[in-house]
Amino acid sequence: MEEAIKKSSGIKSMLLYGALLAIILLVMQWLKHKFVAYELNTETYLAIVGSILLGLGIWLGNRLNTRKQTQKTEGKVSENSQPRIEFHYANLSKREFDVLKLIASGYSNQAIVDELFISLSTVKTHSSNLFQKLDVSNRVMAVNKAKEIGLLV
Amino acid sequence: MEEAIKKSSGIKSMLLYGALLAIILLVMQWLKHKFVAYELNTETYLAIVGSILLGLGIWLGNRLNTRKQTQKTEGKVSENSQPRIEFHYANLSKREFDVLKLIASGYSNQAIVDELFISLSTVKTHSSNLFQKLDVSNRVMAVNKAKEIGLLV
DNA sequence: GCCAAAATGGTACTTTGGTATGAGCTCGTT
DNA sequence: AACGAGCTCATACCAAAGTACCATTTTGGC
Repeated sequence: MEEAIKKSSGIKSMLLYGALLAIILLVMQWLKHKFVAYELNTETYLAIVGSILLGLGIWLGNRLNTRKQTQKTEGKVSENSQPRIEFHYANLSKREFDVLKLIASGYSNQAIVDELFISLSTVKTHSSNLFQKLDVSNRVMAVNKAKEIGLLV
Repeated sequence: MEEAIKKSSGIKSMLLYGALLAIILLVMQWLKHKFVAYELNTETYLAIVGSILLGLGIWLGNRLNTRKQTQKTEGKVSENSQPRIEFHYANLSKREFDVLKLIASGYSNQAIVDELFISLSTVKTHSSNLFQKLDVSNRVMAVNKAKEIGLLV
C-alpha cells in the first residue's frame, strides 16, 4: 500500500515535470519572439529564463519534500491511536478489577473495604486472586503489570 | 534562539544563492564563448542552461526543506531529552531516590537491601523519609506521586 | 434444574511494611 | 572547630499485606 502510494507519487511528479517543461518551452518561444522584436541581448534573455527556472526548481524541490514529510506524519499518527485497552486480557473478574483499580490509587485494604462495602477477607481474596492472574506478588508489581498490558491507564 | 537560527538559515541561503548566481554567470560566459566558437543556435544554448538551472533549483529546494526538517527533528529531540529528572524537586536525597526507583519497580524492602548493599533498617529509614517528603503513606501512593510530579517517568 | 464461575466471608498464620527513637560517622560549609 | 545534612544502622513495636485453607451463597449459562 505504501509502495503503491510512493509509485503514484513518482508518476505524478513526472507528469508535473513534463507539464512544466512544456510551459517553459512556450515561455522560451515567447521570449525569443520578444528577443527578436526588441533585440534584447543574449545575456539578459538568459538571466530572465535562468531566474524563472531556478525559482521553479526550488519550488518543485520544496513541494516534493513536503509530500514525503506528510506521509511520514500520517504514518505516525495512526500508530499512536491503535493501542486499545484490552479489557479481558488477564481474565480478571469484575470485582477483581474493581479491587485492582483501588489498589492502583493507593488504597489500603481497609480503605477498599469501606469503598466497596465488603469484608476485609473478601478484599484479600480478590487481591490474592488478581495477583495470581497477573503473575505478581505485590501491589506495586500488580499496578505496573496492569499498566503494561493496557488493563489500566 | 530558534529565531536566530532561522535568520541565520535565511542569510545562509541568500549567500548560497549569490554564490550560485556567480557560478551561473561564469557558466554563461563560458557557454557564450563556446556559442560564439561553435555557433550553437540560441535554443540549444537555452535548453542547456535551462536544464542546469532547473536541476539546481530542485536540488536547492530539496536541500532547504531537508534543513527545515532537520531543525524540526532536532527541536523534537531536544524537547524529548529536556525533561530531566528534577533531582531535588521534593528534596529527596540521592539515596532516597535510589530507594524510590526500586520501590517503583516492585522491589520488596529485602530485595532493595540486596540491590543497594545496605541494611533493612536503612531501607526503611530512607523509605519512611521519602514518604514524608512526598506526603504519602504507602508505596503505591509514593510511586503515583513521584510520577505525577515528574520525579519518575 | 444443574453446574461452574463469581462473590462473599472466616480463621490462622507468616511475611512485609511502616513508625518511632536513638546513635555514630563522613563531608562540606561557615 | 562547630554545625548541618546525609548516610548508615539498631531496636522495639504495631499495622498491613499476603498466603493457605475452608465454606456458603449468588449468579449466569445451558
